[in-house]
Amino acid sequence: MTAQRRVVAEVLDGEHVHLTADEVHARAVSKLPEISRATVYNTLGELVSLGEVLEVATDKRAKRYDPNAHRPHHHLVCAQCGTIRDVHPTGNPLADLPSSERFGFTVSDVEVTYRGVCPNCATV
Amino acid sequence: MTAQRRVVAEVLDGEHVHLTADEVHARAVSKLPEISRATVYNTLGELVSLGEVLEVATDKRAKRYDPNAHRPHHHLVCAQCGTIRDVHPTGNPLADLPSSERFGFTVSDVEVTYRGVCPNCATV
DNA sequence: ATCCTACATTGGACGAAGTCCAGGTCAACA
DNA sequence: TGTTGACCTGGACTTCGTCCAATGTAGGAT
Repeated sequence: MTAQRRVVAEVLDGEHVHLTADEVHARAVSKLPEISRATVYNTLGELVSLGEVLEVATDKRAKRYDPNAHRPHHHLVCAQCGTIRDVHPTGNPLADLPSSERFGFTVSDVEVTYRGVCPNCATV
Repeated sequence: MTAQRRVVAEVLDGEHVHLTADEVHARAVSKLPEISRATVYNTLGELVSLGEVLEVATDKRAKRYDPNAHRPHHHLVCAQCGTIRDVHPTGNPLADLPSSERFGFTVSDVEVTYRGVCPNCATV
């Protein structure tokens, strides 16, 4: 555990946190000015392989990193401003996929993304 | 309707078709050698705004384009080779999101991505 | 049939996001 | 102290996508 990794882990902390790699880097720099982009990418990659952090690809641009990996959840995204909230729907989408629709796949995971307009953008 | 647009539309035809923009371009070139990347991107963008084609962001790399836009469906992705199948789960995930979990959003759409290993990769 | 005009297309430059690599630094341990 | 190995750095590079000025063309007007 080095200073760089600690800083990245600190930046990624809390609920409803979904930063891009560049945002993580920007915040890390403000705590540890000489940290490099490559290190941030490496550390994020390691956190993802360790299962500590999730990669989220809700928008088509940059990947986002979600530290709330241990509590299963899905995402609600504002189509206008891109805000992301963690949500916990009822029901189990895995059970909704009959084996006739599995094409022989071993299905291990589901990711649900709700899209809509957030209250803030709705009033504009 | 120009020759270029017709070619792009022809390339994007069928079920379980999920090409990247570059793949669309490559196939379009084989039918119309002088077609440019910019035109393919423009045409894809127009098809998406017209609602004829869906953008899919299942993998973190390039966007993919799904011509099967009129029949609502979700996706099953192989974590190893990236193969994508269209699937039609039972149930309605929109109904599974209680209003207490909507944070004031006006939710209009859901996208479900199942992940697993396809039969082909499983035998390797 | 010809001309005009608006729109489509082209190709290349540009930008954003991410990866890779060679070299430097640091901590631990013998 | 010297060696070792892991880590970090900065910059070059790749990939995917967008933008733009110049050119071509489809299809209505004459």
